[in-house]
Amino acid sequence: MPRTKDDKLEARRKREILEAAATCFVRDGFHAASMRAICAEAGLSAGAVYNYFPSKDAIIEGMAEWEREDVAELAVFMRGEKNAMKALVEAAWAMVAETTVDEAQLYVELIAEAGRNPSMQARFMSVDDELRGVLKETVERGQADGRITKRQDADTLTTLIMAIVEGIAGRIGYSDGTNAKELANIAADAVSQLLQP
Amino acid sequence: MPRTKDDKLEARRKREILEAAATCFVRDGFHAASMRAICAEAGLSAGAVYNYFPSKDAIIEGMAEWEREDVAELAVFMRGEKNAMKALVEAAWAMVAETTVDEAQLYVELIAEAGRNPSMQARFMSVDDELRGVLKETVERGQADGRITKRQDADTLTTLIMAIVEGIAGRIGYSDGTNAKELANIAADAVSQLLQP
DNA sequence: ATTGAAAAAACGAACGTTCGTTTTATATAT
DNA sequence: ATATATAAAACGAACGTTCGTTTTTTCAAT
Repeated sequence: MPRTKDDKLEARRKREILEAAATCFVRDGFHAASMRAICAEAGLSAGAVYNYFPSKDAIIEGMAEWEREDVAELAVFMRGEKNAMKALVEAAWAMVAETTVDEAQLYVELIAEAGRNPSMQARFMSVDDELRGVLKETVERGQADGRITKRQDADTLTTLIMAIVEGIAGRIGYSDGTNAKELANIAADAVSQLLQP
Repeated sequence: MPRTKDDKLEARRKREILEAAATCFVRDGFHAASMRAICAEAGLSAGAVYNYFPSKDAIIEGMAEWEREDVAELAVFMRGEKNAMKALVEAAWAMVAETTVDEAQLYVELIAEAGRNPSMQARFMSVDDELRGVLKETVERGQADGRITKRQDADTLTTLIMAIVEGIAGRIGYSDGTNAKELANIAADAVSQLLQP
């Protein structure tokens, strides 16, 4: 009788392939990384990856979904913290501090790809909007209970927070990687100061 | 008699090739853009382009030097403006407002490449340090005459300014491009507020 | 317990294409 | 006549992908 399909194995393999691909993409970039290199990194033969992903582009798109999980995690934390100001400052700190050199590199690669691939752009914007929604919701909460300034509207403040975090976290990609904590402090201080009533 | 070498023509051709390459790089990225496409965009054949640049990498590196000219221009403006606070706020505004979608896209591409190509990283860091130097010099001038806060040291404030400008300008690359001025105002306001004594 | 048909998974050679680059031929200006 | 700039063709290498084959795993029937 036939062998049954193993969903557990398939999910594990997919994750393994994505992780191998991430390693290659960080090292070589999306387009310079070859499928052979990804297969080798995943410990598979040349064509095996095509049993799990229909194309190289599909692997790249699969990668973009990782960000979404991080945003969902952040949302839980933000909603759990009563003090909106504290939540935002700590979130800004964590987003910078928890960024590794590899993640920053991969993120830059994603943004570059999003700029020219409409399908990727849609995916990226959707995650970006999700993050913006979580932050804005918290900013408005803080403005309502007086913990956060009303000098600027919630949209502007949210844009600022995201820009600062992205701007500072982005530097991790081409710094020596030892000063992530220090950069996190700078980001947190700036956010705190800009949100002060 | 031999045909004499025309330096003017050579310089013009090089610029034309770089501009054609920029168009292709924005559209496809550094590695997905082919030499054939660049040649076609420049209206030249393969052999012609190789008379001006020895390799594709040389074209990419030639591109990185464009940023340096912008920094040099900025330095002149910053040193000409007596009021350090005003100089920094206006510089932040201009750096965001003058960023086009294409430039933002190319910049992201450059950063991605710098993250993995040591030669490009050196070039990029050198330009980045130059910009940082110009800004820091102005921050210190402002701190000396009391126009700029001394809550944080000049290095921290400079990092912040750069992060805000890059973070906000970076968004132009994947926004619809209509709101550059609006984003410039946000950046300028934030810088102004953070530098206030 | 052992067997064997059958599905799943992995292999790895080979495909056509495109890559960056080099070589060869031609036109032009001196 | 000769040096040069360009065009056009050609190069080997590497690309993403396909596909026929082999290996592994499964489970009903023995």
